[in-house]
This record gives sequence, structure tokens and C-alpha cells, in this order.
Amino acid sequence: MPEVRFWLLDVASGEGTVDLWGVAEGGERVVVSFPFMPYFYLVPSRGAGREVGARVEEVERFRLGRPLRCLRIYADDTARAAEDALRRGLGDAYGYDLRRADLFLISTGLRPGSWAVAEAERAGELWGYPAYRATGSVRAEEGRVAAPDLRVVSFNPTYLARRASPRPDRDPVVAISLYDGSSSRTLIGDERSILESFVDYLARADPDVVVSFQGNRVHWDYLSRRARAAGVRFSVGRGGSEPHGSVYGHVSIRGRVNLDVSEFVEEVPEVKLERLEELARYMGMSVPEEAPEDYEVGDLWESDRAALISYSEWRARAALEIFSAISDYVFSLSAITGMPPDHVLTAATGFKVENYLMRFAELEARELIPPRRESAHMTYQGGMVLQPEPGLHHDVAVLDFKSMYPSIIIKYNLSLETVHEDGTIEEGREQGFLPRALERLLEERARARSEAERSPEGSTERRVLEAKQRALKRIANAIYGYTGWSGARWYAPHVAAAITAKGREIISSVISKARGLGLRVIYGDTDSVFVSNDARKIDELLGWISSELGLEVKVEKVYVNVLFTEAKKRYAGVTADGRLDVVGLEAVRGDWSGVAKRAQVEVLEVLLREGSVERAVERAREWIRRVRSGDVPLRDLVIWKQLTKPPEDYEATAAHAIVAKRMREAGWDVRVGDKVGFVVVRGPGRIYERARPYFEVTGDQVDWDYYADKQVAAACARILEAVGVDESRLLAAGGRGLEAFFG
DNA sequence: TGTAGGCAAAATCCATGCGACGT
DNA sequence: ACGTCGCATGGATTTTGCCT
Repeated sequence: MPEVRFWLLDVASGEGTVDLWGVAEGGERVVVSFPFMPYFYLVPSRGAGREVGARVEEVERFRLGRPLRCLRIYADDTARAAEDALRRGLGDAYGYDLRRADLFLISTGLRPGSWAVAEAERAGELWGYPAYRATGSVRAEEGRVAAPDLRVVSFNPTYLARRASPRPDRDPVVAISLYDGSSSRTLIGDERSILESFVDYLARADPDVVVSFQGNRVHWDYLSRRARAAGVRFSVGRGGSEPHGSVYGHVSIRGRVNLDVSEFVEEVPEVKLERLEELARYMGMSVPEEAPEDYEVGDLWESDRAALISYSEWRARAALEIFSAISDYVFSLSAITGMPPDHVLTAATGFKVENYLMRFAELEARELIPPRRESAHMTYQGGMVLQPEPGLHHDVAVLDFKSMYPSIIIKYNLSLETVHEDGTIEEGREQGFLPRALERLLEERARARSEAERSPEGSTERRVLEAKQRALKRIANAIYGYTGWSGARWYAPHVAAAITAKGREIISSVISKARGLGLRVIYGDTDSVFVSNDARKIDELLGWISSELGLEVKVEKVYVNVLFTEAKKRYAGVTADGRLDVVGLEAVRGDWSGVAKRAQVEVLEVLLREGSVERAVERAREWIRRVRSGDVPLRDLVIWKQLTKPPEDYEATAAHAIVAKRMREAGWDVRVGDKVGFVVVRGPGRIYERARPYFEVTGDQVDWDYYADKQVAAACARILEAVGVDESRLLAAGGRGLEAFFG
């Protein structure tokens, strides 16, 4: 049997076939077609026959661990066939709402971003690429980790907006920068020739991966529209196809992976603003000092075109470099979930987990896949949070459970089969679907980690295996949350509640034991306990946890000094290795001004490193004085808040919603999910009446008192009040103020 | 196209009460 | 004496973004 081995790039539904795009062993780009008829499962009610479809097989499947005799029914349109069967009362239907290409991957075990072997023969060409027609089966080729050499191209367009944000119905594309990993170029000239050159470039370079920053949200749609208006056929896909909208706002480009690296921001909580500069900086890349902001592009195009073009080329390069840094991770996620690489970052966590579970269900557990339906959201009790002992503490150890919830799920076999609706847990049953699926992930992760360690440092294998390990961990950690998600196919709030209940029970027993051993318990949250750093007693505690609870806890870090306020989930400490850790406080929040955050960090530094309350107070007062005198750059006054819904949907008048509304009226493209930056200016009325888009404000308009009192003083007082300093000492004009006099 | 709940904090909203004022 | 207007006050609600 002739075989073709290829690395799977993309899957597309054809006429009665599924077309697999891949890179063959020799480096040839190929398309392999399989005839494929979708199917679903019917658990027939008694007496129901086989009158439901043309092709029917009898198979054994499981529903929540119970074996069932099922009919596997083949149909072009499984959703319609299943609905028909349901309407006729023939039984319960499963797995009928999967998309064809997804079902194909699930049923064959193929994974995008991995190698495959197909029995297939050469069948001429399809759209100019060597085509193969399946003659037999196709299977995943296990054990081969490294991706082939992929051709990657990144691009960055520049639009010339007449007013505010560029609009595709009005404002032209004036440049597109391209980067192929070694050389940059920028297409300029009249718009038509830019677009034609872009299409031409992609046809010649024929990349497997097209990388952009915000391609899905903005560029593909923008460029498509401009091309249509200019009469340019926008054939950027393989075989000359045009981009088309795919599931949930993602854009598909046939035969290529369309990767929008801006979506990686979701995976990096440290990056608070979805800007290329922020992400690039986080990734350790060099960022131009004077990166222009959106609102400056128009002026720059007139005043310093060369600078703008060089910035645009930087953007294209940065996007590709980010892709290079994350590609192993992306392809690993793709291989684990079975989702195409360009969907993996777009898809929300729950869908990634679910895709993994569906594959596991069909291929290993032979569990039926329940259809997606809207369930009423049920809330349940979560983790336990201790009231901290406020004030400054010295020498504190932080003990952490190693992945507590996954451990609980496996150890107590918590699953849909074993946890009853009333919360009771059935013991002695064989391992449930969730623990099995989870254990498989953890086993694979352990294997990836040990294989990585055996691979030579700096090798491709090691890099790929480490990325795989991270991807597996991410999916494993999300399984608990998935059970409590009302959109899940395997929605199981009672299981989620059982998991957290066990967690609370465990942490409570650890706290009691710690106290019994004479350790001071200062704070705790869900799966962590902060105790006085007594090595002998801690050792004893860890031993007890291991032998009595069968779970692993480790000393995560030791704080030389740590400060707690009255509030839960907010503290700061200096660790044994000299780092300042700030948790939950204003300094780590994205919705406080830079000046308040910096002042707070400095006060913490003085307090925790120098141990001087007086000097910390003085530092706070200096900042407040400075702000009141207006000696702070405007960019440190910007407050960013996310627009979480359309501005008109807000029940309370929120400053950022008002600003967003005004910006929209002025022609800015502010979308739900965007962060809105504003500055508070002087004048009468509420904050929302005095908030302005940050780029419109000048220093003489700023309400410096607002920043002094409500930002800097508030953030500093939060810290100092924990060591007995009253906020009035910060606000008094100088020395001891009237407050001190009147008590 | 939404893993979960627990939590703090700010700004706004809203009911209430009080004093000033006009009739 | 009575109505109401403006304003302060304090509790409830809305909103965001953090923690684990």
C-alpha cells in the first residue's frame, strides 16, 4: 500500500470528503482527500428499529460509565437526522452537533500540529498542489515530536485614517510590511498596487503560517473590504481562495495557519494591555522607545513617513518573533485538543478542555458525547480564605498544595459517575471519566517532562517537549473549572462542589494540624497556608500531610518580611531571594494610575526592606506633594478600564463607559473588550463627568487633587494603615496638621 | 466562545433626613 | 404651618480586576 506521511496543518470540508493540508516528509505541500460520512449515536428507546438512516451500525458505548447498546448512524447532516430521530421519539441522540472536520479528527485520532500516515495514492493536483486520494486508513504517527520546517510570513498593515480610527469604508491601506524571518519589506504606493503586491507576495512565498497582530479582529476583514472596493481579488489562501469567516470571529485561510498572536495575551495575565509593545516587552524583545500610538499614525504619515514605516516593519518582525517563541506551545495545544492551530488561541479555555474530553471520550473511554445545551447556571461554594493577621510579620513560610484540585479529583475519584446530585460520593467504583481523562493528561505531562530532561539542553526536542508539558498542565488545571461551567457538555456543578468541599476539608485539617504543632497560621487561601517559618515543625507538618492525607505540599517561598492588611487576598512581602512580591494590591492592578502604583511600591520597599515606618510615611508624603504640584508625566495618570459591554448597557454611570461613548461618537473604534484609558480633569461634578480620553488631556486640565487624594494617598494609606499610620498623616499639609491638634 | 468562586475597593445610586426658604 | 428644594449621609448596588 502506498503511504504518505505528512504533518497536518489544516483540515477543510470538501464535497463528501475531508481535505487534509499538510507538509509531507520531503517538504512537499500536499492535500490528502478522504471520503468521509459523518455519524452520530442513538441510544434507541425500546422497540425502535433501524429506520433512521441509510447506514447504521450497532455498537457498544458508555454513558457515565454504564454500557449501552447504541446505533451509530451515518448521515450527511447529522444534526438534522438526530433531531428527526428525537422528534420521532426513537431514543436519545449523542455526538450529532460536531462539525464534520472536527468529527473526522476525533474519529481518526489525527491531530493538527502532529504527524500522520495515510494510505493514499497520488491523484494529480488540487489547486496546484500535489493531491492524494485515500485508499485506506489514516492514523497519527506517534512519537515524532519535531515539526517540519514551516514557511512563516508575518505582515502588518498601516491605514491612513482621516479622523480617529481607520474605517474600511473610507480610509485606505497605505502600507503593508512583510517579514519572512530573515528580511523585511514594506509595500507602499497606491492602494491597489499594495493589495495586489500583497496577494502576489503570499502566492510566491506560499507560507504555511501567516502571522499578524490582530489579524482576526481587524486586518483580514479590513484588507478584504479594501480589496473588494479596489477590484482586487484577495486570493491569499492556497489555491487562490479568499479568507472566510470561520467559527466565532476567527478568519480561515485555506491551506494555511492564520495565527493572530494578539490572542496569546489571554494566556499571559501579566500583560494588562493588549498592545504589541506590551506583549513584546513581556517576551523579552526590544521595543522601540517612541512607538507611535494609534492616534499619532496620521500625523506621522505626513511628518515622518520613514519612521512610521520602520515602526511598521518592527511590528511585522515582532509578530513573527512572538510566533517563533510560542509556536511549540500552540502546536502542542493543538495536538492535545485536536483543534486546528489557528483556533487554539482564539478558543476559550472551556472549549479547549472540552475538545480534549471529546477526543478522550470517543477514542479511549468510548463514552457518548452529550450535545451542547444551555443549562441554568448553578453557583456553589468555592475555596476557603482565612482572615489574615494584619500587620508586619517576619520570617513566614508559604506552604502550597501541588495542584490541589486535580489531585483531589484523582485521589477521591470525583466524577459524574461517582458524585450524586445530593453531594454524596459513591466509593469503590471504577475510575470515572473525568479522573481518567485527567490522569491521562498528567501521565503524558510526566512523560513529556522526563523526556525533555533526557533531551540535550537547547535541542529542538527539549523545547518542544517543554512546551507540550506546559500545554498539558494548562488543560489539566482547567478541568475542575470546566465541571462548573454551565456551557459545558459535561456540566456537573455537583462534582465541582464536591471538589471544593474536599479542598476546604483538607485545608482546614492542615491548619488545625499546623496549630497543633505550634506553628502560627497567619493567612491561607484555598490551597495555601502561611505559617511561621519553623523548619522542624514544617517538616513534621509536611510529613503528616503526606502520610495522613496522601497529598503533596511544598514550601513555595519564604518571606523575610510580609505585610498583611485587614483584607483578604492582598499582601506584599520580600522573599528570601530579595524580591518584592505584591499580591492583589493596587500596585498590581491594571485599573489604577501608574503614579499611584509606583508610589505604593516605593512605600512597600521602604517598609519591607528598610523596616522604617517613618521613612515610609515620608516617602508617601513626598509623592503626594509631587502630585499636588503637578510634577508627574501625563502618561502616569491614565486609568485603564475594560469596556465589558456596550456603553449604553451600563446600569450605573461609569467613567470609562462615558469616555468610550464619546470616543465612539468622535469616530474611534472602541469595542467591547477593549481597555479605555482616561484621565480625570478639574471641574464640577462626578468623576464620570470629568473623565477624558487620555490623549486629549493637557497638564493644566488635570485634577491633581483627585490623583493626590484618591489615587496616591489611598494606595499608600492602604499600606501604612496596616502599620498603624492614619491616612490623615499623609494628607496633612506639613508636619502635624490640624487633625493631630484636634485628635 | 464564558473554566470556577471569593474578595476588595471605588464610584454611583438611592432613600432619608434636615435645614433653609417661600408662601 | 406647610411644601419643597438642595444637600449631606450612609447603605446598597454596580463595576472591575484581582487571588487561588
